[in-house]
Amino acid sequence: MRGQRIATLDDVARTAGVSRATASRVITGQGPASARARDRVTAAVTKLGYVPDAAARALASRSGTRLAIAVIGHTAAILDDPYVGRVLTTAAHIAAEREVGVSLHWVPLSAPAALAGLAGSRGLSGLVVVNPTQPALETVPRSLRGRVVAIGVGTSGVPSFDVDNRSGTDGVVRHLVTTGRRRIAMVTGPAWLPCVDRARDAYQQIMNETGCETRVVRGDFTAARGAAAAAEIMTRWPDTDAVFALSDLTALGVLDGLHARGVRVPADVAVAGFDDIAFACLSRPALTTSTHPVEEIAAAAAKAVLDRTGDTPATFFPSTLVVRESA
Amino acid sequence: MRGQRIATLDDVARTAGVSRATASRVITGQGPASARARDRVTAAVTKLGYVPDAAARALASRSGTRLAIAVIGHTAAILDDPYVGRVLTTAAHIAAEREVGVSLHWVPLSAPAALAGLAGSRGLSGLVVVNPTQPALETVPRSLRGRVVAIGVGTSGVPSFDVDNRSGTDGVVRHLVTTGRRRIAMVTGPAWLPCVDRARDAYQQIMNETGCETRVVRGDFTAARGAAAAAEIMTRWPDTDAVFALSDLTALGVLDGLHARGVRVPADVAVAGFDDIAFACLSRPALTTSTHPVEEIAAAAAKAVLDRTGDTPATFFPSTLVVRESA
DNA sequence: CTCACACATGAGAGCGCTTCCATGGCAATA
DNA sequence: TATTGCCATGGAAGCGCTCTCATGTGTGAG
Repeated sequence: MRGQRIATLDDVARTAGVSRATASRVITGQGPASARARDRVTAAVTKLGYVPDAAARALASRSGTRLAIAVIGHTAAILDDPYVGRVLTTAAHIAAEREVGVSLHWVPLSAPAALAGLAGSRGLSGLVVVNPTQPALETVPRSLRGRVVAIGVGTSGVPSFDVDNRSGTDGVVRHLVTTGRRRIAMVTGPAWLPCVDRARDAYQQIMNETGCETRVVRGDFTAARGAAAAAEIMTRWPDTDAVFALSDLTALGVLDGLHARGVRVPADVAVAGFDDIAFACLSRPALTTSTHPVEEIAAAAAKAVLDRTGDTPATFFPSTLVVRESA
Repeated sequence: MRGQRIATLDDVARTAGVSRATASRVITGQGPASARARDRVTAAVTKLGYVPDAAARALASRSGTRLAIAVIGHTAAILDDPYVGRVLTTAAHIAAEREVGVSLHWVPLSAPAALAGLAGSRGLSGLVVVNPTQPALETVPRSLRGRVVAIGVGTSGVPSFDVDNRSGTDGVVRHLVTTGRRRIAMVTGPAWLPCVDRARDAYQQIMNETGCETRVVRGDFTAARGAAAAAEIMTRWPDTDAVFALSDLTALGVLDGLHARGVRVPADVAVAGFDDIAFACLSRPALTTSTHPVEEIAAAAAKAVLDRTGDTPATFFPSTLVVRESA
């Protein structure tokens, strides 16, 4: 600010010698305006450096101007995940078509009420919640739920879109079994994410079917945890011949941890991830994983909330196995 | 919406049987209120599912409630860059200390005026521009510049914070020279980024000093371009013995492209990157690069804009060499 | 020359909220 | 009992904008 007053529409109107209504008409391009008025107003705008205030505009026009993406998580580091970038990128395109902007917000697990604050903003034309939790969603009053959709399943009350974790896990683990692995360990994800349970169930079911022991280690979707998990697994179950991590980032960490212990991949131990992030094909060995139609999911979510498409309780998208070198 | 009207402060006040002023006092916690009023208002809030509208609040209180990060780029894919995630994460923490939220926005190179729209929003308590360009910055009227800082150098008009690209490049390239490389190629970044020129200058200067030929290929900071650049370089200058990429993502792509051609790294060709992203130490061979104090930079920028710290034209942060396996 | 009909314009209400200010009520003091 | 002072409260004025509606101006047809 520096003492500088920000120019308002009033200032523009006064400078141009027209009414506020006329100035507004010229600036928004809505409604009639004479050439003379148009000239005077645009001149005043550039002279004063006028920029309309989005908040006031949204307030007055009773219509949002932004699509918000809220990522729920226990640490802001969640935003480092390339997954979020892909969601945001896609949403930005969908939103741009409808002439609205996008914004990204982080809602700490410890302050779920922030979500309600977002949902209640009239400046928003919609809210997409990534990795929703039931407590967070429940801070949002029912009357506002119509403005919200979720990416990630396991919560009720709003339409949700997610990859089919169950069949995705199934595909990866069966691939490991098919290629002769039997002592398969799994590195899961954060306990508070419902999709993690679904994936672990799928893994356990296959292990039961094939009469194999389950070896589950809790992960948190980070690479660092993956390296630690690798060490933990090889210590507890030295004969492990495959590791499935529910996140590529973690799988990459596992690769690193295994490498550090002199374990060869895939000769000694096969490693598979989940997500197919960009780096998956860049690692050495290239990571076998399951690819997610993140862009499709994000597009569906963005469209659903922007167009207020009826109530679709939960939509699942297929995840497909990508076999590379690590398994 | 679904026909549901969103509850307003008026509704709350009416339900609680108090005036709007009292309701506001209770909800914000500012100003006196009797226990009875407090109870009635909070009851009404939960009953109606009332959530204050941030936009209206910002408008009325004449104070922002959000720190916005705007990333300039030719494609929204810029947001995929882990760099942005780190900036956002750091900013989120700084902002949280001051009880403001953060939001991330993408400003296309083709629509620079979007930046002015952000700068003019009264709902914001500050704006951090990542990868600023002069045209974009110039859409922001002078009176609004006090609310803006930049991460990335080469533009004037607002305080800027950046890594010292020049000395960073210097460190990496000299390391290549020291380890006996002489036919060093460089993969640069997008032409519109001023910092790219600075880095290229530093590279060229060293090449001149050591009497080496310069081999420059244009990059765009993506991995895909890195792979293509590797092919291009090895075709045009088959005797190349080192490649320096001005982005780790690109360097990883170079690694991939080289691997595809059967070139051994670092035996045949050394590869060095720039940024030290998380994956740099996960690649095989692990990437030699230059680490950036991104968190420090982002924190400085966020603090500067939030606290309106005087005019610091341009602040540079040191980038330091990290030697791993690839060079 | 008069009438009707566009078109351009301004006054003003209102979006949901905060905040200043004046008022009313009460307990403590004289 | 009369007075002081404070706390709780409501009225009302805005914040910057959009948009409806009534008014004014100019054109062409009759």
